[in-house]
Amino acid sequence: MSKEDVGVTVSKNEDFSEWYTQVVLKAKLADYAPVKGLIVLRPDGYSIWESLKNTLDKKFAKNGIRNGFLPILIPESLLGKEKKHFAGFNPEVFWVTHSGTNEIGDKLALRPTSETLAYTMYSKWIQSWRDLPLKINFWNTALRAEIKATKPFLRTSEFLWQEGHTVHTTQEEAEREVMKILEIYKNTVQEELAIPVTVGKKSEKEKFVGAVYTTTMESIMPDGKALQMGTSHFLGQNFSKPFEVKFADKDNVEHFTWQTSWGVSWRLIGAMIMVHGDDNGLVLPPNVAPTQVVIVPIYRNDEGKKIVLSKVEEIKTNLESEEIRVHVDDRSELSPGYKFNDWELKGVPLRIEIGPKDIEKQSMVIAKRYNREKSSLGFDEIKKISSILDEIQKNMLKNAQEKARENTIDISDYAEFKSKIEGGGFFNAPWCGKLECEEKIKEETGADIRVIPFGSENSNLKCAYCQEQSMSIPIFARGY
RNA sequence: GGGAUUGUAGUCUAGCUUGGUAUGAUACUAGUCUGGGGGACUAGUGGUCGCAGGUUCAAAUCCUGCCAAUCCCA
Repeated sequence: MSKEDVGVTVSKNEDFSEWYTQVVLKAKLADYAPVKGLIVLRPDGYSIWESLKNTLDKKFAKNGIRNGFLPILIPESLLGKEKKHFAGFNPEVFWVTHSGTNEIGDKLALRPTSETLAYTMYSKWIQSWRDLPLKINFWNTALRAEIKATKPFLRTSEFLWQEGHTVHTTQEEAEREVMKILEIYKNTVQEELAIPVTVGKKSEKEKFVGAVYTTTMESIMPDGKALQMGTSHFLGQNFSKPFEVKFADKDNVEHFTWQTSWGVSWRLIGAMIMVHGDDNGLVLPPNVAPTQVVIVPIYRNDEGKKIVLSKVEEIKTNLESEEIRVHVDDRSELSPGYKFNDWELKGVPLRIEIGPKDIEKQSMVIAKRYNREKSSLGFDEIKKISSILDEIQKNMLKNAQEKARENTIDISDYAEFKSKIEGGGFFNAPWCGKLECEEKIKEETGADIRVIPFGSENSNLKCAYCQEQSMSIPIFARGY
């Protein structure tokens, strides 16, 4: 392997797909498992997931949601209870057909999602209005067979996610819950991962199979494709009826409940890699970085080493006392230059270099990963590191927002739409609301309706396809 | 769903056409010198050539099937 091969060998602009795969593997976030479509999450990758999990758990708890755990196997008879839902998932379900050598009569699905199982349980647990609302979240994995074109984090046959399932006495309360969750998702993604999202509804065609409607948050990736970042569904009574999730109200009349379900997956990690990474590798937002600050000590001899290392230890202790995640790279066999490149590949937000020159000047060199700027910081200014990290976090979001704006195009003319779609991007195109136009556009441009943003209702324009009166201005894009 | 390409040490790779027991680099281990943007030298370790069959005196190489990966187009 040549020196260049240690790092990422292709440019993000020239070969985006290859670049992405190399970053995932070389930054050691994940590796391929021996089975098609499955990956192994390595500690740095899992740490990012844990960070998201912690943030979401706190917000869920504040909203009265508690965690539970569901088994992975669902009998076919249960999965088939809501017919549209089953038809939607069936092509990608893995089945367990045998226990040892015995064939299983009612074969078992490896959960593609847990609505059917959760609601079977819910119907047992809920009898009275006093049992509601019931709000449980499950951290688990889901399995959906991907026949082709798998990609770490973005499309894998098994993925880590959380699925929340709530039950309410009224439609209004359930719909409020749907929106509350979407808001939590949006804030988490923007504040933690520094990725801007657009929220709104999915079209009838693109909604979750079995839902009354689906709300979603979508982001634009640097290659111009859209990525679904998370969804929150209003299920109405579509599941409560077949699964008999009922309650007796205060007047002792039995009603079907109103339900929601919602989820985000490790796909968010994929989005973060794509949005922030560069030709030198991964770039992590400080909030989710397993290591926020790495210190590289530099010395020429044993005496210098002693002086430098004692200063480094002092700084490390100092930073740790402020809850900053810091690592000292004291590997003696590697040169400083190698370490710089290594930590940049891994995306550590801030690097501190301390050598004999710095000791003399009573200052250290700090290098920001996201813009690769180097500057000097006095030893007495160590308290500033925390605010520097905050500033990095904010600037990363700002930069991403700018790029997203540049890639968003208002469309009034269909010819313009067709000519620009090859370059990718989010296309704000007025739409009459008819499935026919949606399908035609998909057929002719490859773009589908990613999201109908809240507040985009508009009847003063003409449908980009059929020229009839518009209903809304959805975002059309080619998706992942 | 359609197409193209690939699999040899932790990693990258030569060898394959024309069958004869695997090349080089890097990484790893030990040591010496080094150290502010991917260091140098010396000596070592590391391989069921993706898996399973077949052909053959002999298979990384030829044949068949399978598994896995990458990219492009629906």
